[in-house]
Amino acid sequence: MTKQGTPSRERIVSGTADLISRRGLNAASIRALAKHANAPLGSTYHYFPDGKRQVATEAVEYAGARVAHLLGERLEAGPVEGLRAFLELWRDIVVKSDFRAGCSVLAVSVEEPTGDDVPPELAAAAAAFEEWERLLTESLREHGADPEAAAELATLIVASVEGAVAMCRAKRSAEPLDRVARRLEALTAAAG
Amino acid sequence: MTKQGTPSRERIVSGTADLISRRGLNAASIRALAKHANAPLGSTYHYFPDGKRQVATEAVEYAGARVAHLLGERLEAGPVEGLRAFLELWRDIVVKSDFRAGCSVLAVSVEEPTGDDVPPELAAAAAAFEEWERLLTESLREHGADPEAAAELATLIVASVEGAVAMCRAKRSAEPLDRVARRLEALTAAAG
DNA sequence: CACTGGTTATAACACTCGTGATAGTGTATC
DNA sequence: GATACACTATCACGAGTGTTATAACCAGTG
Repeated sequence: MTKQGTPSRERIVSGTADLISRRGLNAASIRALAKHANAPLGSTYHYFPDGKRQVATEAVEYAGARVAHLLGERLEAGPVEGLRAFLELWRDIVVKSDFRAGCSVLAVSVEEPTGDDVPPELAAAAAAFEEWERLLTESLREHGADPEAAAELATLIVASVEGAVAMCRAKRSAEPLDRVARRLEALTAAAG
Repeated sequence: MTKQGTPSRERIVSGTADLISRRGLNAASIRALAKHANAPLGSTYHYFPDGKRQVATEAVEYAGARVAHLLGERLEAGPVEGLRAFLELWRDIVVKSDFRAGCSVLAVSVEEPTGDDVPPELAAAAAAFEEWERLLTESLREHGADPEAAAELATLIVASVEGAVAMCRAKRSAEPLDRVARRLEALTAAAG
């Protein structure tokens, strides 16, 4: 009952996902997180006693689940339709933020694990990638694609879209995503 | 006087590229940069009077040029050979660092421009991406690929490899890169 | 020898960081 | 009204940030 009753908590999580997607994890301070979510700093440690790491982990899980939900829904209309929704989702985020926001899952993936073992937020990122790939793979297979080719194409889709999001931000242009989109649509249509 | 341009300076640049590829730009402090390059902190500001931003920009330019050089060389043996070199390069970096290092150009691309205009290190990242794409596009066209399809495939290659590098780090596995490699090789061979 | 100029060492500035401790607020139930 | 408890405000700590200033080194040249 923590989540539904307290909008603050959810605002912090979704706001954190957004801020991480913009600045990266290490550059997003807890104070900035709270301000970005219109939540008091004290609440952060109240809802997330384990501190920044916990907020970050939940934010990555949240972002991953959100994308997975939309992707899963749209894949019901076929792989090509799902791919289009996936592409459109990221294009909107990048363009509407004036190339300032991106993917929080990706942002977390490009920062070194400080210690010896895998930090939880990185594990959450890996899980998000795997879930997206799984959804795409299954949809492709259901529509007649070769099982192994389906898995490879799914990975290619996720990797190229994530990479294209970063390229769009660097170039301040949506062209990389658009180019990747055309190529991926052809591949997906041919595989289905 | 061992080399052109003092060795300290060059060590700082290449060391910075490596550290940025691991931690991201914002999380790589100037003190850590100096220590990582076995250079004194004072030298950093001596060689780079404009501070961290200048070091970062030169590091991204350096990393971009290094990859471009190797890619250009290997593309002389054809697009497929160039692609293989590109893939192998990143796979080596990721695996040999135990999934701790990645691509500094990508790392810089996922951090928000603080002010209103484009910071120089981000412009350097965009330039690096464009150079890699240009090399691939030209090689593909020279080997008989349709001009527009060549440009799209080049973008797809760069984007998916960059994305796969990040996915490999999150999953602590080289599989994403390997899967992407198989798919891209088939596409490149078919286009040439 | 002194002197010069490129390099490095040290200290300090004004911040921000993540995180705790403590006290205060509000509201809801008894 | 009073008591309990979820939430928030405030302050403090030690450490780390980018950067500048100033002093010390240490080569080579006159």
